[in-house]
Amino acid sequence: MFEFIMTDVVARHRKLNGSKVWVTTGSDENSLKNVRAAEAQKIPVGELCRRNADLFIALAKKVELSEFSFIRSSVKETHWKGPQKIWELCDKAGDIYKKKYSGMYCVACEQFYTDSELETGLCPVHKTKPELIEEENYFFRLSKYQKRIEEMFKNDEIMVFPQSKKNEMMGFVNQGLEDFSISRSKMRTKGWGVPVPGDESQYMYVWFDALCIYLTGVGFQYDEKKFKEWWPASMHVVGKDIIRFHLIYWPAMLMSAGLPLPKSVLIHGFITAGGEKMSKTVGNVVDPDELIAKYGIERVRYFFMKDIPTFEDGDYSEGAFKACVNNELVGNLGNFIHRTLTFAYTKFGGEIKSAPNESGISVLGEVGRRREEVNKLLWENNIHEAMLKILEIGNIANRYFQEMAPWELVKKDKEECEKVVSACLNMCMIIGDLLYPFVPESSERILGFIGMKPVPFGELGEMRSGFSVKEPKIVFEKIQEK
RNA sequence: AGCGAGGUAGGGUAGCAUGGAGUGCCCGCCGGGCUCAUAACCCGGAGAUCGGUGGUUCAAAUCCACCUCUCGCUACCA
Repeated sequence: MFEFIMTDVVARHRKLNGSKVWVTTGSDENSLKNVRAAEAQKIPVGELCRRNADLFIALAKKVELSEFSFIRSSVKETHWKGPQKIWELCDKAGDIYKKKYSGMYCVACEQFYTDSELETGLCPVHKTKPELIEEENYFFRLSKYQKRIEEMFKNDEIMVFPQSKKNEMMGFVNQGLEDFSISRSKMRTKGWGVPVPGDESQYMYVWFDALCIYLTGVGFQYDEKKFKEWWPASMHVVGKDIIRFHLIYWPAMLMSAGLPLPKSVLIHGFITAGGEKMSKTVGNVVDPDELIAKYGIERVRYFFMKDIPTFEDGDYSEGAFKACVNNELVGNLGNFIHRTLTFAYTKFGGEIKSAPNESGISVLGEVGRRREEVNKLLWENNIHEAMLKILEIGNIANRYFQEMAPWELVKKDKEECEKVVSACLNMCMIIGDLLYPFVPESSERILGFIGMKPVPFGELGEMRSGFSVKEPKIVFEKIQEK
């Protein structure tokens, strides 16, 4: 879910600023894990995958992913032609060959283990002695791309956010790239997965076909016109656990197939719950559906973008969630907006004609600088920092309101007071606008009170005079203790 | 073990490249103010041997060395 929100924030920001945006996502369903899970639940694999995918799609919709395509890799009709074509292209480039693979195989786990994974020569799960099994698989000539991948990193052909992950991968590359197996025997996969073209006995390695979701998601092999329009992707959003696939295997595959590389990869960390890794055994798994049902998507979006560092692990706890929403979203931003709008509405009947005075111009200058920083941070995909910057604006705005004390001023000098309120309304407008990628609904509501809509950065202008405020309602509600 | 990142008030962080009074931010805590606002907002305060030791320097969170602890990566698991 975190990834969905993050992607959506980026997507909305880009779209608002004039880019065409198409989001594609999917589920790689061809793994052995699914086969086993389905066996355990005694239902067909296809059924299990369909159920999971439905949950995912429903969640994505709740998170308000703007427009997206969802590819399920086990669905032949919309996906298989993609990876099979890539396979053929790689094969034509001479990068696929057959090789015997032998390894220690645990029958109970149904998987191979490397020496380092084995504990004193025994399977770490079953504590039994694994068998030495030999199997003939197809391999991808990754070693051939050693130089090209090094170059790719050096020249930033794919921008990596954050940089530190790029360094990590470069370290990996420097150890020397080895060819990797890209198929499994039919026996091992139990016939689940994408068949290798021209060899019935072999099925594709999950990642080989899963990565192709990025391609088929924009029409590759199914709608070439669409594909031309959307590929190469400007960004992939992935978790830190799978960067090797995205930053090494995937580019190499694309190079081999003669397709352009994606332009950037955004890597995020994991969410822990109450300081611990989420796991079913500990029982601290946070169900995103429940969270959204309980608190609403806007709050959830706000929390994850504000409290979780974009590129690192972050923690969720109910306490932190409430504090974050009540003290900042409500107390800082919500309060400022509400006190301003209410004041303008009750004291001036909503009609504010004056321009801000000098104090207002000065404070708007401060706000304006931060507004530019927010925009810059968003282009750098630094969502978390951008959100913090918006809160800073909220602070400035509240302080200004406090120091100017318009509630006093209105009794003494109404004209001067109107100028102050005008400055405050300008700040409401800026905050409302900046908030759009993060909490789109609320943003639209805020701007709606002053008869506006979210606009691209730069179109807002430096300052406005003349606002007509409708009767305001609370935008961000507090979470009440039950 | 190798490579990489990091250890800054109770918690979370910024600062480090180009050394200059422990400087900043968020949450929490304490005190005060305000009453337009959702018990919201504003101001002030307490709280830190900047992981440890040694070195360079007039001066080190910042540079160097060593130590210590934490966390990632080390491919055919996805």
